[in-house]
Amino acid sequence: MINIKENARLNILNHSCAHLMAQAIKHLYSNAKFWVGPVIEDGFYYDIDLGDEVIKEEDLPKIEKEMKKIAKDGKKIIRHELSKEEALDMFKDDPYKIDLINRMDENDTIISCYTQGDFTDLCRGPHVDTVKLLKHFKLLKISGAYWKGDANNKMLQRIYGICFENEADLEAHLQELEEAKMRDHRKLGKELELFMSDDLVGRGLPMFLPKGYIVWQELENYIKNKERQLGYQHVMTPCVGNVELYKTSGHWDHYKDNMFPAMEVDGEAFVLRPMNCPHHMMIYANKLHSYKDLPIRIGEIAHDFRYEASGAIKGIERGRHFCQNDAHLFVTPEQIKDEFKNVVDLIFDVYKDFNIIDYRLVLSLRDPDDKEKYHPDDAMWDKAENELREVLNDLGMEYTEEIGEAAFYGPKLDVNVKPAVGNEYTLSTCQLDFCLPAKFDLKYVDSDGIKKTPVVLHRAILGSLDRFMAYIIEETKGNLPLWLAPVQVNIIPVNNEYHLEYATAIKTLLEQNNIRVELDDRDEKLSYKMRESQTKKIPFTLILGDREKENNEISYRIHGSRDTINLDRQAFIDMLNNKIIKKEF
RNA sequence: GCCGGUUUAGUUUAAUGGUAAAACAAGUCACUCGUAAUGAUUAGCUGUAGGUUCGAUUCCUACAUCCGGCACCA
Repeated sequence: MINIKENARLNILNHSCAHLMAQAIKHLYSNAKFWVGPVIEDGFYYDIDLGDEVIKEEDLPKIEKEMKKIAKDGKKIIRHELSKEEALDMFKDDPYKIDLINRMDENDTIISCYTQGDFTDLCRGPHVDTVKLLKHFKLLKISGAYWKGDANNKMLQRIYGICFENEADLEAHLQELEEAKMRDHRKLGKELELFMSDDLVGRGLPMFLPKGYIVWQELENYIKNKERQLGYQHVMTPCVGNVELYKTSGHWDHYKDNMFPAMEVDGEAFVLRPMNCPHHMMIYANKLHSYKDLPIRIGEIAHDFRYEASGAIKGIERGRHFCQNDAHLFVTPEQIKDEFKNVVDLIFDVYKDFNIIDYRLVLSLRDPDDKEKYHPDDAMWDKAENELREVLNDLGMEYTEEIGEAAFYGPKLDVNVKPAVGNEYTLSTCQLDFCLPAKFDLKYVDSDGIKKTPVVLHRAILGSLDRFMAYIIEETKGNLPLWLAPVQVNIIPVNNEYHLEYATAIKTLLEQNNIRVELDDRDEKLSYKMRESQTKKIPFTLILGDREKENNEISYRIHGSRDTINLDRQAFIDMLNNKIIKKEF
């Protein structure tokens, strides 16, 4: 998908279109006051204060019509420059613009405006020369948006739109949006019977159906095997913990609002856990460790519960219950760099298996001007941040640094991806923690015999299995690779009377080879079963009739293909196993 | 949580201020079939609670759900 913001021509076009939209809205809603109207990756928006009036989705065509009218009239877009005083005078009735002018840099003595016909807006520009060039646009959606992005502020109305140089590009873009909706994991999850949810169970509490749980289990086995090979030890800990545990960890103070409320039992308070760190800290503390034991890697596929804001819940991408592919790595300060590198290596080893290539690495660092916000060990921060950088640089990875985005307890690396619909989210993460081990008074005995505090790395490779599954469903459009497919082979006997026996024999043979197979022996036409096999996105469909029975072979069709292939049974099984082992997509 | 929209059968969708329709799915019957939908037939629905009305699935209110954003994601 094209990035409007990074395409110079489209950027200007869309920015001008935002002004055109504002002008049209001013014509139709005379009370409208405008905040900002920037260009974004997929178009533009404008934040508007309409007082008591409300623009609804059904009003968008009306606004588009007015925009077309203004564009057709073809007024020039003229830039003029004002002093700050002149600008303040010009916009004296508009508190939003006054706010913007006052926020400008001290050195910005000249303020520019753009005028098109009866409409003038404060703007740096640049813009196209005339509104006549704005022809191929569409207003896409409308929503509320807090003024200055702060939930304590008033909510403005935001209208999103997009503009292209020609109609074909616009149509293509709208088509892409439609296609993205088709691969939304919520839609595919329902169609392919992977998961469900129900009001009676509760909001944000999806349930995995038999087919979805097969995928889930494959993911679990996959990552546990990887981790085992890398020296991880897996544990199992309860989903509930005493509130005191979270007071010790500090989560009670920092994270309480995102937790389900505590429940009282026998005079003590318990919570559903939102994360597993405290439990794993206790496991480390269960015995005294030598420096020779470190790094100690404690992993768990752990059920967690977070009281997510209702508006944040989205299928299995973000629910109030989820399963983390969590691990805590206990290391000496000297081991931070190597262990961080191990985690990064693991992330990209896994991504290779899942064919994940479209991601963004974000290294979150502390804000050096705001040091009180963070764990106080200055030297530790500097050293660790540099080491994380070095690892990424040594690996030749592209990443962006976000200053001030680190957690108070340490810097972190996030790997972010984009879903079919909605905002970017974090898939994998590795976070350093200088605080938690001390809170639990964790120690190891160093070579000099002195007890020292380890550093912890929190890391999640698949993130949450639920979210990872959502991502894979969308990326594959529901055509899961063979090793993940809930049903790998569907067998259709040509005739139930004559071929069922042979079909059953083949089914048994495949099952003996650990292939997930279904036999469709319903009284339906072959073409009917064939169609269903395709709509269910089953990777391999076998057709077994006289020919196959006589030659002791099988005929199969690969999902999405119209060709039938004949093969010896064993050759077919070998081929499947080979694909499964190689995790072929 | 906030702004706006949404809610009709298992699913996808239609319709109406006079009591709800179709397709697919499900059940039954017939067809025994060679690569994307065989035919007949049966059963099943207006999110919840109020209000307006002679009468509400339709209008109104509240709540809930889901959707698009915003905010959130130590």
